[in-house]
Amino acid sequence: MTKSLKKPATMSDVAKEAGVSLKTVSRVFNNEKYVTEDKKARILEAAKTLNFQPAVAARGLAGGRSFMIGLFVDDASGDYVAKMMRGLVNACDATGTHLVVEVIRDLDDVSKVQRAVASVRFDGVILPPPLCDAPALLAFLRENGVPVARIGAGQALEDFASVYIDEELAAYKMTDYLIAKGHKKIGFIIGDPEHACSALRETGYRRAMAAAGLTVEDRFLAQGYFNFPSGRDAAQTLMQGAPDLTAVFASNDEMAAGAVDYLSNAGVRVPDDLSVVGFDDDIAASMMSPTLTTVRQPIEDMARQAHALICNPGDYQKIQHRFSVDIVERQSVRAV
Amino acid sequence: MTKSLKKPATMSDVAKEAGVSLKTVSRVFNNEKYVTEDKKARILEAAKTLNFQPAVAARGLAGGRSFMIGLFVDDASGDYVAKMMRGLVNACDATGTHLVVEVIRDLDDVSKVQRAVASVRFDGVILPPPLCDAPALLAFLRENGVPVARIGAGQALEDFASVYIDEELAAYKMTDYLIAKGHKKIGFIIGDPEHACSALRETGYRRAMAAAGLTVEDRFLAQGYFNFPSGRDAAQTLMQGAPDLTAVFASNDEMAAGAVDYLSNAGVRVPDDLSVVGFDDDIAASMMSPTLTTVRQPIEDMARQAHALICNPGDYQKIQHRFSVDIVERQSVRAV
DNA sequence: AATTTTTATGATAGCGCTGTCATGTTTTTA
DNA sequence: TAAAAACATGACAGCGCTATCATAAAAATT
Repeated sequence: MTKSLKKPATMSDVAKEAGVSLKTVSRVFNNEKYVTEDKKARILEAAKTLNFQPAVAARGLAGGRSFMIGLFVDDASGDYVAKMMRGLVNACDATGTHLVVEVIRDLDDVSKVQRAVASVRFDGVILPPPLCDAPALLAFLRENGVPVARIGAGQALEDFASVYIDEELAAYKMTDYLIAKGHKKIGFIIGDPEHACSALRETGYRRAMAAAGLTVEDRFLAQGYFNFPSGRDAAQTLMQGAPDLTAVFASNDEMAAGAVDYLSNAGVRVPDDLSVVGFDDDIAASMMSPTLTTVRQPIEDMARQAHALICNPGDYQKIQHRFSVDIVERQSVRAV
Repeated sequence: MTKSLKKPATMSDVAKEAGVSLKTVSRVFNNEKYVTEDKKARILEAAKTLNFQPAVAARGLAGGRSFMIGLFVDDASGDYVAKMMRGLVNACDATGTHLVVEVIRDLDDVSKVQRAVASVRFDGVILPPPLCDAPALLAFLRENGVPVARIGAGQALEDFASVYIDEELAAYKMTDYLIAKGHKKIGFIIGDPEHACSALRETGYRRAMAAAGLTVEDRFLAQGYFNFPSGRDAAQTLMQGAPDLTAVFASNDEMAAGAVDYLSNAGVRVPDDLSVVGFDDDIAASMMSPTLTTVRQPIEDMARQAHALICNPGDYQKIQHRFSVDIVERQSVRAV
């Protein structure tokens, strides 16, 4: 009793069944023109009865495309990646492509990328932060002519497709929101320096403060690394050096959650004693207590768009897509 | 200035470079025997200078394997999937295979699975809950001879490889842990009925209660769906019907987080007034306040093992791997 | 020393498709 | 009405590998 693979139907099987040539079947599955409607219908029906589906391996060999989209991440965890993946899988579904996940931990070592690219021959690769800003990686992909779509990159690059938000403006707006609520002494938790957006968000904060005539003292700032523990530590630093703050802007939600955690344990009530806001609208933002006021970027949509940019490479002018963001008001801010 | 794909080297290029036949190069890359060491060395060196990497598409067409492992999930979010993915990507890396993520939302509709399987020809697919217990899906994969590894399945099936934990025993132990802490009236939040483990965990809870001579009244139980809001709702139900509980066992961490959220807002202190425990050791468990005592299963290891089961199909006796769990003690339980 | 077995290598035929070209047939335009 | 253009189809080569077979040398066995 061997567990034998029931061998799938091939295009010639379909061709035979429909009484046409192999090539005509191929035409149908590639949406080429010059196939009459009745033949097309017969072929589609034959394909259905035979449960036929073209084999990507064969298509990849013969044609140019692999039907594989690479998603390169430095870490597969986190809500950001999860949301992106939802958008991507969705888009892949709609286009008959497939999502291949590769983890690239070392941003300077292209050898893994080289291996993956050479063996899979991706139709394109998606690069979220921080990979989208890794020079070595980008250089390699450029040299090898691999179509790239960057998501959430910190710096614009003319020759790569990119979907992004105006990080600086978003941070500016959030800071402004706090100012509008009457806050004057606003702290800021800086993000991971490895992520290009960290500096942009900080700049947005600083600019908003300056525009409102508010001073940013050094003690208003604390360094974090986009994760929970670093948010906790940063909050402690802030509370020690600047107990007079009335609000803290953590540049992502995980750090905000860490900060709130520290504050609760330290007896500082949020938002009564101190307002806290974040960035990203991470799932944690709506699960914490109080729920977190934050900046939402449409990651799923951005991911879908990134996929589209790879699959239909457009004009050089049209490969940069800016998305707009919203401030999601929840419970962590109090007007003063 | 055309962005021309620098065409990757082929096996014949390597063969020429190393002065051997194509087939000998192939042998080296497939770890076949009968290649002398010096030739092997020359070939490997040639491959390195040419940056050669065999194309999976060609290998897939010619040989039997696609070098693609399918990860079928019903939803790509959540910490469970993220952890699994880490283990899988890791294992793929080590074996030269690639992880393809497919989202299957409808557990009864195999059409999407059929399309994916027919077009990619996965070397095997990994099925986490709840897909690992979906009869239609399993039947289809069985018929088509697709190697399967189930992760965290609720019911044993002899003809499918499986990695799992003893859900019932784990829940039993956790309940027993609470009993050992002096709790007698222990509530339970049931998980999503679509997941087979939900019933098992409930049984474990009931058995432990019975074994300790404790009664489980109906009002001790509330239905949840493995997510945050349902945990919140369930806690409310519990507090209304059974305010005399001293502990609540939520059958996963997200629900536990929801429960704690509700409780805090309702003025019930955790763990002072009520102890709460969860299941899974989700990332939320260490980010909430208080941190959550929970059950940890080694998902990453399980995923790696699942991958191994697919890549080296063993004896029929050896395809079931049980993993053991630990109780992670944190801050959400008080002895009474 | 003669035979078998093991080791080492390569030639050749596809795997299941798509690209290119050849060959008609119809429609449009001059 | 003839020439050109658009439409429709199929034959055939070949993408970059692996499987199968053939071949020959070296090692192990009679």
